[in-house]
Parts: sequence; structure tokens; C-alpha cells
Amino acid sequence: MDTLLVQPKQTFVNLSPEKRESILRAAVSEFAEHGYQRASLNNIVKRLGISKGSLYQYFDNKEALFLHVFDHFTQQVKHYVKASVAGNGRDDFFVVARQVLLAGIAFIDGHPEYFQVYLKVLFERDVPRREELVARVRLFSLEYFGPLADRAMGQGLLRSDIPAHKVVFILDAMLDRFLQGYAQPYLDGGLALAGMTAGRLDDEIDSMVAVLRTGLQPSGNGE
Amino acid sequence: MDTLLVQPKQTFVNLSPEKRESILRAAVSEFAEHGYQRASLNNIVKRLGISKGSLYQYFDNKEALFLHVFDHFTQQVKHYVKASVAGNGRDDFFVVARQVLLAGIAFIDGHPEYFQVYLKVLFERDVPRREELVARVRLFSLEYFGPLADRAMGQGLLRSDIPAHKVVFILDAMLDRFLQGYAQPYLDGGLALAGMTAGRLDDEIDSMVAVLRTGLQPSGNGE
DNA sequence: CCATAATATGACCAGGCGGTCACATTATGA
DNA sequence: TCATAATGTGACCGCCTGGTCATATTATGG
Repeated sequence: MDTLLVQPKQTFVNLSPEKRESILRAAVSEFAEHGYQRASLNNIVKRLGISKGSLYQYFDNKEALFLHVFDHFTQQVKHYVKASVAGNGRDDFFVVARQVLLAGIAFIDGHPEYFQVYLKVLFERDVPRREELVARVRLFSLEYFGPLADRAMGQGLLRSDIPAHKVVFILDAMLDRFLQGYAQPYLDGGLALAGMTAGRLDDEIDSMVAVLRTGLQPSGNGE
Repeated sequence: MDTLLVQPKQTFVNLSPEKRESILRAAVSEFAEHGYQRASLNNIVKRLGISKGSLYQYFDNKEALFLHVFDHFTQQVKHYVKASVAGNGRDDFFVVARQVLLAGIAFIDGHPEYFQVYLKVLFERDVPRREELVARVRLFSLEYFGPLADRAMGQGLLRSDIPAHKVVFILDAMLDRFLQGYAQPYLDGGLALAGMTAGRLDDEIDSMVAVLRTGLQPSGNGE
């Protein structure tokens, strides 16, 4: 999640920030709607009212444009998560989990189309450098929760009959799946997460974290 | 999950079972690899060594072929789940959850490509009758666990501070996400579920169910 | 003002798509 | 045997794709 995946051409860098942003928006929107392979450069230039030749002055090809989009996505994710846990380094394990979940929701609310791009990448083949892209996002989550779980385990805050890495998997799976449900109505299990008010959403999150807490804490400490 | 989504043409029904199956296999494989929109009928007929005209004698169009594939998928899912819980109607709530999870794993092992088709449908737009297709599978799960959770709740086997429908969501989310991780290496959270021996898989499942059990049971009954 | 460099343009290309249809082949049954 | 029905075939159609490139337009700076 460090270096950039791709460099746009100098011509793109020379553009005004407004124009760069409008191009980025159009590209994100198209990739979000159709995934990588079915996204159409013709559609993108049509929306923007520019010629196809111009787009190819900004990016070498479809892949470079897509990677540029994904670069912005990972940067945004980083910002949201870091902001959500800023200054709470010594918080309870499950409080942090709750904050990361809220950061995920805030991100989806702020950038619903970026999240769709990510989901499409997860389940589409023939996406350029797919493994690398997915790893950048998923490793961010795992490397974040891993040490946190290790520390909590060392402090006796997690049940000792389940290894820390399994705890991380379960935590990551629940959070990830909750966000999937929030972004994809079909996956919300009838909970109608999508159209939910912030207050009711908080309730759902509380329930989930409460279950994780009770389920993952050493016996006797539950609730 | 009851009536068929589509009827193949009579010409297809008249085919020998072997030929019908080989056509179905080729179609499943193509849809699993590319999703609906990017799947190519030209590829399918090329693999089969038949002419495109023949395929159009069997099915009205691409959509009908795809719906036929999905019909078989839902039937298979039904069989697997029903077989896994046969005669265990009065079992413990979490024992049933475990059985359903094992049924899901058995299904993916037996029909990995069918499961890929399903995952693609979940995250692809412009899939014909997508909502209906997804609902058929997901309602099957929710309608199955719903009454089970209600009964367990009535018997005081579930913590009373979380409504039954949230319990169902959490259960469904965990099982669903576990299967996603089993089918998609990127989502297994470093657990390497995919290449796992049956015994180690059982361990992972046990851990997960144990957490759910402890987290969802009334306090004091943990473990 | 003008030469040069930078940028914008869209017709065009080869290739793939879902779908059609006139025709060839095979099966049927009187 | 032979007319009829059923099935198989692949060239072809219009459309769309990512990508190219000769040409037109605009910006730059001496």
C-alpha cells in the first residue's frame, strides 16, 4: 500500500485539478458500474465530452487508467481508517474494531463508487494485477488487526483456546461482510442496512460487536 | 426457489442426457470464468465442437442458457443443504449451523464452478433477473435459519438482548463469508482455507462456531 | 509575428460479440 | 423409397471494443 501502481502521463499531470478530478470521477463511475473488463473507454470520453485521443494522451491504455483509479481508492481507504483510530492507540480491542467498522461505513457513504470498484475486483477475473490490488487492501486490514490481536491475547483479553490469527480472520470476516451488506442490498440478510438511519445502524454495529466481544473474550468476562 | 426460471426448447430436451450434460458443463464453466456479460457463446460452442446455430436450437438466447444454468445451481444447493441436515431437525441451533457450513463446503468442493457463477451474479450488474436469482438463494438461507432462531430464542438458548433476526444476520454473514473465503483465496484472511486438509478445515469451523455459540448464547452458558 | 512544441480530435482498424437464416444433413414413418 | 419433419451448420449482420494516427488546434516564447 506504499508506492503508486502507475504513473499517469505528464499531459495528465499538466491538466487543471478540476479537469483531472472530472476525468477521475468519470472513470471511477464507469469501472464501478461495469468492472474492469466491461468498462468502456468510449463511454468515459462520451460522458466527459472529450475525444478518445485525448484520453490516450493522459493514460497509456485502459489498464493505466484503471490502476490510477485504484491508487486513489487505496489512498482514500488509508485516510479514512487512520483518521478513525487517530489517538486511540491504547483502546480496547473491540472498541477499535467498532471504529474501523464505522470508518468503513463512512468511506462507503463518502465514496460508494470506489467501494463498488473494489468489490468488482474481488470477484472478477482478468483484472490487471488483481492479486496485487487485492493484497494492498486486505493486507492493510490484516496487518492492522494482527498486532492488535497479538497484544490483546498477551494481555489475556482474548480466549486462549483460539489462536490470534483465527481471531483476526473472524473479526475481519465479520467486518468485511457487514460492509458488503451495507453496500449490496442483496447481502444484508433482510436487515435493510442500506437505507438505515445512523442511529439504527449504530444499533446493528453494537449488536455485532457485542457478539464478537462475548464470543472472543475469555469465558467469565462476557458482557 | 420453486418453479423453474426458464424452459429450454424441446430440441434440447430431446438430446441425450450425456449431450445435455456436456452442454451444461461448458456453459457453467464459461459463466463461472467470465460472469454473465463477458461470457461468450462463441467460446461455448467452440469448446463443445458444435455450431452456434445448434446452440440457438436448444436455447432462445444467452439469457435462457444462463437461467438454465442457474436453475441447476439452485437445485443442487437445495439437495446439499437438505441432505446435510436430514433427520437432525431437533438438533442444537449451532450444530445445525455447523452442518449447513459443512454442506456449503461440500457443495463448493463438488461444484466449484457453480459457486463462482453465484459469486459473480452477486457483484455484477446487468445480470438478467439478478434480484430474483439472488433472492432465491439468499431467501433459502434466511427462511431456513429464521424459524430455527425463533425457536431457539423461545427456548432461551439465545441471548435475549439481541433480536432473533439480528442473530440470523450474524450467523448468515459468518457462514457466507467463510464460504467466500473458501472459494476465493483473497478473502480467507491468510488462513489458506482453500488448500486445507479436511481435518484442519474442521478445526477452523469449530473455532468459528465456538465463537458464535459463546457470543450468541445467554451469558453464563458459554462454552 | 511566427516557428515550434504541446495538445486535441475523430475517422479508422482489427477483432469479438449476440443473433439470424438459407441451406445441408439426418431421422422418421407411411 | 421417398416426402416430410427435425436438426445441424457457419457465413453473415450490425454493433461495440481498445487502440492508432494523420491532422487540426492551441500555447509558448524568442
